[in-house]
Amino acid sequence: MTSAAGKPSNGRSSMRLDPMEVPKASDVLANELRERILAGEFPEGTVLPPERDLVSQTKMSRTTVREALRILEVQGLIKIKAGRAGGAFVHRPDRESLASSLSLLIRGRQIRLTSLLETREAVEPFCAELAARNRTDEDLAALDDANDRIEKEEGTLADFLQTNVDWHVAVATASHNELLTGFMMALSRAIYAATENEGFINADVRRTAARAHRSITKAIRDRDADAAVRKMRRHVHSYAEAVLKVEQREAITVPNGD
Amino acid sequence: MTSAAGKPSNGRSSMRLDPMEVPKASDVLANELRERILAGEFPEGTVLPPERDLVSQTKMSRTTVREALRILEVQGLIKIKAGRAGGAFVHRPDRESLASSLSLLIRGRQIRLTSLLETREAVEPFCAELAARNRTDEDLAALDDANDRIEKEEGTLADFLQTNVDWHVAVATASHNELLTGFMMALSRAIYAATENEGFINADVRRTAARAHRSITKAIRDRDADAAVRKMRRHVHSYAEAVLKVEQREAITVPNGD
DNA sequence: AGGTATCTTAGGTATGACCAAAACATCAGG
DNA sequence: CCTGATGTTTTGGTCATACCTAAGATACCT
Repeated sequence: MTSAAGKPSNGRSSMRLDPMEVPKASDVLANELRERILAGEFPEGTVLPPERDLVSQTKMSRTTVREALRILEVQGLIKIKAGRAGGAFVHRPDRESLASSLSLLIRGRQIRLTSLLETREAVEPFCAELAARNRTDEDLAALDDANDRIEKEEGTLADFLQTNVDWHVAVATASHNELLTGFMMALSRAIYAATENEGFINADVRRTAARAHRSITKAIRDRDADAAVRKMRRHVHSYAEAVLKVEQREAITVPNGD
Repeated sequence: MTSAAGKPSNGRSSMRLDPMEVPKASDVLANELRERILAGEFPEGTVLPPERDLVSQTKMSRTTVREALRILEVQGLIKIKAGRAGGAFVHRPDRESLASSLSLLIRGRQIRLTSLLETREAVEPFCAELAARNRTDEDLAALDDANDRIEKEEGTLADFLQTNVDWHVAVATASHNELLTGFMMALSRAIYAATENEGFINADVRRTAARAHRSITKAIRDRDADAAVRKMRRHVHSYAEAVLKVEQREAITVPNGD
């Protein structure tokens, strides 16, 4: 392979050029628009020029312009609406896009539930700590609300799981760290989805969870960061262990395939 | 607003229809393909049918098919190559997509460096704990390598930061939890970018970091999970504090415009 | 055999036409 | 004057076709 850079033996110029990137036109446009949006040139809610205007401005074809816009839409930077007052509305990326990206990673990589729970064990106690420090009264109200709802034992499994997620997200929100909140929302949703078909959630589990939530909520209310961390750690850890047990049990059971 | 559901008083049928969603054709296709890919119908590396085939199969226009493919590409599910042996290559989403999505969130929401560091304080000690438990010899080798490189004090700021990131990512990798690793890679990269222009990284900071890394690496080597957590917590916390101090100092200093 | 021109397959871009959604303008009837 | 039905206009969504470009495959010529 030493001849890779050999210069031509004929009379041609031996000028060397690195392999050049020929980006696609739509990517170029998308990058340009993305930078401008992120730079704040278009405040949230404003609309980009109509496609046909972009066409005449950029001298690109409408196909290309549309592809660029589609890219930005997938990335959560704009939302496109049809109709007269429609257009490409600038929209700062929210946790939604992070969550969906995470969801893809999880499904695509077949990440196991135990990994999700492990990750939650890393993130959530810290959330609780910050929440105890930074919570506002509204945060508390959200927590209490979720607590109230979760203690109504009627309700389907889906109801329980949703309320459960609500509470956990409320804790994250109370931390007033947007990034951490984003992680937790994405994680919670994924755990929800992965737990949906697990059979280990009985009335007992629900009661235990409700009790733990109350207790942690109290710590957050009292701004007792230490207690919040400790209790949250125990809560998520015991939950993880419960799941693990079921998984192991099911690993022994012969899977009733379909 | 009570008249919203009023039935027509003329002879027309009063059949009620809920507001219907009219998804875009390209989204429909994209969803379909995404599900199939995630379901494993196309193993990694295989190529989807050529665009023109998809057109004839789906009876959609090429524009639509291409938009759908573009969506999947942005989501990291396929990689499109031009040329004869080209096509849409199936590609399981990796941490890359998560990282870029996170990066958008951070830039778009103007998430501050302190939030990033806070989040790291949540995630990384746990990484260290898992690493101490699950590390293999290759993991150790990677850590040692990063350590060696970071101790060569020559090198630009960028070199230092990159090596720093390498080490932290190596710790995450050693945890053998793909999700956690993904988080840390994304986070590290963001912190790198946000730190690049900060002036507080001097030789002293570098030495301190190198020492801490060595020490934590030893704990991981010895499979001493407790020590790994403790030391990592201290390390990232003190780093965060150092940054905070600089930020506060600079908040007092009059910003030198532009 | 070795290099070069050409073929062929696939994606990338450009046009132009037309469809569909949604706000807005208009006008008839109570 | 209000109401409601009916265009009208703006803007995105889709389609069809043609042509350009990348790049592996192949034949061909020396």
